Amino acid sequence: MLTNRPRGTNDILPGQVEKWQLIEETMRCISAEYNYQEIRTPIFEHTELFIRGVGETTDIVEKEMYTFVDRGERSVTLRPEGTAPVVRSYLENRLNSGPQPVKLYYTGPMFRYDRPQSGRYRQFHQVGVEAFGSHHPALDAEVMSMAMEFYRRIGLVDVELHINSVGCPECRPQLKEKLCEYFRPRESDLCSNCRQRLVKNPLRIIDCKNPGCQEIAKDAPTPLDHLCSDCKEHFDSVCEYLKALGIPFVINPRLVRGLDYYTHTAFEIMAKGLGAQSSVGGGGRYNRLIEECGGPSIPGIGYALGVERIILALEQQGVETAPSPGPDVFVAILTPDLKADAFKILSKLRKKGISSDQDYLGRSLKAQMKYASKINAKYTIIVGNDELEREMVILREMDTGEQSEVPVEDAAAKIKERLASCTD
RNA sequence: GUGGGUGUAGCUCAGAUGGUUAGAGCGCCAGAUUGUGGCUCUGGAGGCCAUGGGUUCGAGUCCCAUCAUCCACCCCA
Repeated sequence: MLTNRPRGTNDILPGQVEKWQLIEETMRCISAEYNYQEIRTPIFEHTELFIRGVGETTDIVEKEMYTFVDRGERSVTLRPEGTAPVVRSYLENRLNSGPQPVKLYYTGPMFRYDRPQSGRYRQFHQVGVEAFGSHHPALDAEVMSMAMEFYRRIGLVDVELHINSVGCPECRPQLKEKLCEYFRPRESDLCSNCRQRLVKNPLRIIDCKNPGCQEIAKDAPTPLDHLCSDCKEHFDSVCEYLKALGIPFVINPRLVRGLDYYTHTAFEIMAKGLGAQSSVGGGGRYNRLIEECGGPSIPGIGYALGVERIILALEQQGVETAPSPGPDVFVAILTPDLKADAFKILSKLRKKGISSDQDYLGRSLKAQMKYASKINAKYTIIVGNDELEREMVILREMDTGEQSEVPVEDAAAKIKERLASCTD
């Protein structure tokens, strides 16, 4: 127990963490280019926020939340997704009273009490954006193009952007009615899940993965066929912008996302070779959410990309990230009495910005050399009694084995010089 | 929440039909005479065989339970 991580969580170790850093850096970089600013919200929120925000009938709220009561008898929940907290923060901090739109990005852990499997964990990580305050379809296109640009830059190929429109409060009631009309006569052939959906959220039936339900739903009405004129215009316009930007996409009229707050645009990005959990990101427009959370009627749109799944997909595709390099210099000593002198040299190197290390196990010179080689040190400085008396040390290049005596004073400068020349 | 697979050294795995002190490769540490790594050789450390019950004269091996892990369903990232 003591040495086991909690179920569905992961340690990200050296060797793996470089991929995470690359993803986070890329997010920062792209966000700057698209003019999104970072926001950091708490990792837990009042439970009520997610119930209201994500929707009472969603799987997330019904069975996946990490909820507990704190010492003050408040019910709090580890955030299962990023949108509701950002909306809360936007309202609480009155960001709606500044210039609009407000464009924000975030990275961080999310928590869902699911049964773990490939690409699915109880603590997982997302990078995402939210943009508030504009209805403009160009913003939908911007958000999607940003997500696609992210995959491109990270080196992930074979990703497909699926888009759909799930309508708005104007046209959705009619659609729901049509769906009920269509499905009710065949209710007994639907899976038990879908029979419940018929009452709670008929829209989701057309997205059911059950083969039986798929067969029945084949000819069911889709949102796309029943959009009101505003929704239709918006959707067409989004498609136009995507085409103008040269972003390939497929219209998937059956795409219905599991979060209740989406209106108009919904999208999902799939990667090949990922097994069952093939979605590496998704998002959509949520024009009612802010109001639902107690704010004014302000539209929003956003996406979230799954870091673990992106890494899985990258590995699947054989994309390699550079491993973290070893230190520039290892300072070895011939005899233990030279430790203090060597330590001084080491300290000077570090102050000059040269990454360096030394032995902490009292090893022989031979063992120190072996260690230096294993940790991939580029150079070794060997401190010997004879040389030190003449204020000299040996500088050895590990790749070639070439070595020469250099004055202690010049060691740092010499190393800097050589490091600079070999990176060109 | 449901179903299936798997749990032996830090890692990858051997350990027929139950039978003495549980093995290999890699990794780790040390050595191979004078103050120098990568190759080679030698030695060493490291296992309550996931945990708890049972069957048996005897269990790493058979049975049950628990836990963990992997995969799939549901759903999502």
